[in-house]
Amino acid sequence: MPETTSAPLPVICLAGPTGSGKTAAALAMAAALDGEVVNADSRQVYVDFPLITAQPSPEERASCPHHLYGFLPTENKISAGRWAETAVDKVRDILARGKTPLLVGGTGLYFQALLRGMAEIPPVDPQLTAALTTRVDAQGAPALHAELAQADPAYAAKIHPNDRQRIIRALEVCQSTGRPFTWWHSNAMSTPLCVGPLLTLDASLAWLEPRLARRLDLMLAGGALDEARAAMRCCADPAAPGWSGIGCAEALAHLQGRLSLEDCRSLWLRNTRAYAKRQLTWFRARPEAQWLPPDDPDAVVDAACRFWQNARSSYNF
RNA sequence: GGAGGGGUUCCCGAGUGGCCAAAGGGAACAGACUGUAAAUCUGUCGUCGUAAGACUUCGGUGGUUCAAAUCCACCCCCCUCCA
Repeated sequence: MPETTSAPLPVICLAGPTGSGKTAAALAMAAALDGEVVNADSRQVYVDFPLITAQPSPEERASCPHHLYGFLPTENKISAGRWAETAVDKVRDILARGKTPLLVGGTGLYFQALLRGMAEIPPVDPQLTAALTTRVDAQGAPALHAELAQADPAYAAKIHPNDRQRIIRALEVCQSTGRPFTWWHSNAMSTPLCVGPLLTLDASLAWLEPRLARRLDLMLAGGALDEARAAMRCCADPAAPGWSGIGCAEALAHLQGRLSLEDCRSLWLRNTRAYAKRQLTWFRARPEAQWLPPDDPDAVVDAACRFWQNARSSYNF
């Protein structure tokens, strides 16, 4: 079991809903603090979808070093825990070079994994996961939820009988470790891997809407459909992890003639908006989030500098 | 002009006399979230009210009935086919 005993590394985190201007603000911070950007977005890791997942453009990436963008093949899965381990390695390197690590992305759980740590649960045999998944499909989630109520009553009470994903995870942990899922939560938490502010761009949906529409049109004009077509040649399984990004399925549906371009666009936009809303819900529930205006890179730079100056003296690196 | 089909709550769409403020889905709003998180899942969803409940809805008007989204008449609009 990987044991992280070293002190948490100082970082600056920049979060916010999709389309809120994180990339621009990140570049401003990088310039002001001699920083390097580390991706904290679960979809921007995929090589085959640079445009659809709105990864920073080559020009943007050229202005300072960027890490963990577009490195994973579509058929591969990454987890919050694995991402966090890789990200800390990057952070360590960046600090060693005397640069400022800037974690930028929209995946709330990833920030949590980094800033709060995760339960150190031994890896689960994928066969077990697969078996449980088959059973959920056959018997329905509530049946397995009932089983979970035996194995881990506390956790079962916390989640809904229909929440298949969480039921499977909890059950696989109980079965493979012989301890309740919640036992790990309360007895095996890792220490935080990093410390730093969670700067969060406060973009309302009303503010976001026209921007998301414009961004989507740019993606479409920039070859998003071609990107999906090409991705299909690399990985033809639409159920593969990389295909779960918003826009991927919509683009594919149009390419396969199941959706007109117009319907593809409006569905894509709607799903993007819904996603932004979910992100907002997540970040709103974080007491540590420091909310900043979405269209004001200077404010972000200010907040970042303030933290970083303190960090320099107190962490003494 | 003739024959047929249809107009339902923001949208799609069930509902053919009472159990209907009206199935289901979508959207919207709110929320949960510890290794798939751009995922997974929940609640609300005509109006007023904490609630009990009251009130207003199913193209329009009028009627039948104890009771109508559902039956009848006329009218308006849409679609298909024949001329």
